[in-house]
Amino acid sequence: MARVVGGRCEHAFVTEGSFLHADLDSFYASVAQRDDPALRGRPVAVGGGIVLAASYEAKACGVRTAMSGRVARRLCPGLIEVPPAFTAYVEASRAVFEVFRDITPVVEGISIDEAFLDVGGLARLSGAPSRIGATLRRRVKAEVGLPISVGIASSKFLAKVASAASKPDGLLSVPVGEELSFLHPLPIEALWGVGKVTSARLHDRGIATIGALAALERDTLVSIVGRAGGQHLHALSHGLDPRRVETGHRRRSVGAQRAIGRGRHTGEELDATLISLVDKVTRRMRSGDAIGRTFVLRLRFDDMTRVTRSCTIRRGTAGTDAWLAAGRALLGDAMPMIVDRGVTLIGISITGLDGADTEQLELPFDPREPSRLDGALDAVREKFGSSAITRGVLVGRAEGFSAPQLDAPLRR
DNA sequence: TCTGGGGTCCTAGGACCC
DNA sequence: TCTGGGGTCCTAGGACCC
Repeated sequence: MARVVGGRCEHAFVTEGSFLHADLDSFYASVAQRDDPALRGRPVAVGGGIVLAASYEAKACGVRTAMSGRVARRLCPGLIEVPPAFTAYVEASRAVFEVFRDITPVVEGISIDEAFLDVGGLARLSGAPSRIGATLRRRVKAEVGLPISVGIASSKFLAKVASAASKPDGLLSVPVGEELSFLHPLPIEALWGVGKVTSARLHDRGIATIGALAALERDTLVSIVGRAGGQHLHALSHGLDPRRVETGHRRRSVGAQRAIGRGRHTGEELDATLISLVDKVTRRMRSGDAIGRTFVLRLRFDDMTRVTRSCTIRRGTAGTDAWLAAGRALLGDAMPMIVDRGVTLIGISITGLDGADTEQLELPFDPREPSRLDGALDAVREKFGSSAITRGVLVGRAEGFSAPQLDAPLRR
């Protein structure tokens, strides 16, 4: 099933990109088929009320992710529905990432089922990128029992497009120099960042392919989709994507939500839901050694409209009580809306995440007496090591002093 | 048909400070 | 008394992704 653009990648004179994008095929459904032979070759949908993942047999009848179960059953009469098994997914993902990291340490996980690998510099050790990709696919199949698609190109974005184009269970390498002839015939929806709204806006102007989009002036594109989006799409459509494969990402927010159905909900029910959400999220923060500064309450109403309400505190925390108090205050303020419009979903997220150690030490110094900073700095070094010095600024700011006052002495 | 749960990033306006 | 311009932070909403 492996395919190579132009069929020439095995030739030494064709240069390959060093970015590899690996993406497990229909991940949840594949795990279900792996673990239950009776499901193999049959249309399978994983999910409860809605489809979380569909096997290729189910996709063939039009079943798609996020579709309601009722619609899926109508489209695919022989559909077998199985409940999700998250423990098995986490375990399978861990095993697959182990294979990735055995191939190269430069792995950037994007989600539970996909990652970027930088395989540049491995030529002498492991061969050309497409050969490394073939090895990766073979190993994931043999060691974890799952099909995985691989795209190889000279940038992250193109590697991702290539892996999508190779599905199912394929490998596609876009040779250096052939990027635009590969990219330009594709529909604009293949661009990262073109969803429903942007797609409709562009189609309104007769733009359907990436080539047509690339022919637009950048300013024209900016006027259609906004500044950041326009610049981003303009660059991608010309094959420009300078991002590197980054290891060691830090999460920016952590959240949880719960759909609570239509109909009346008492204040006690809403409060109980809030408590369990706050408990779940703050637990995860503490186990990840993180603290946060901003609480966001999300509500969805009977008519599917949504609002968010947020508040920010001065000192980060992962404490259940503090965040529960914040959540209750926001929920209280929103009660008139809830009564009026009927709430169907409550979600929370805590953002502004930082490492927990930033809240651990209070420095008893007065910026009007800079000489006393030395003792404070020694205390910081002793507790966290010298690399923590710049974070002392945050503590100073939390105490109400402006950052520049503390910035200079702390950097000395 | 009736819509889950977990995230990221961008925009715009207002408050506040210098 | 009336006024400019720049920067940061916070809030709210929205698009998008898996």
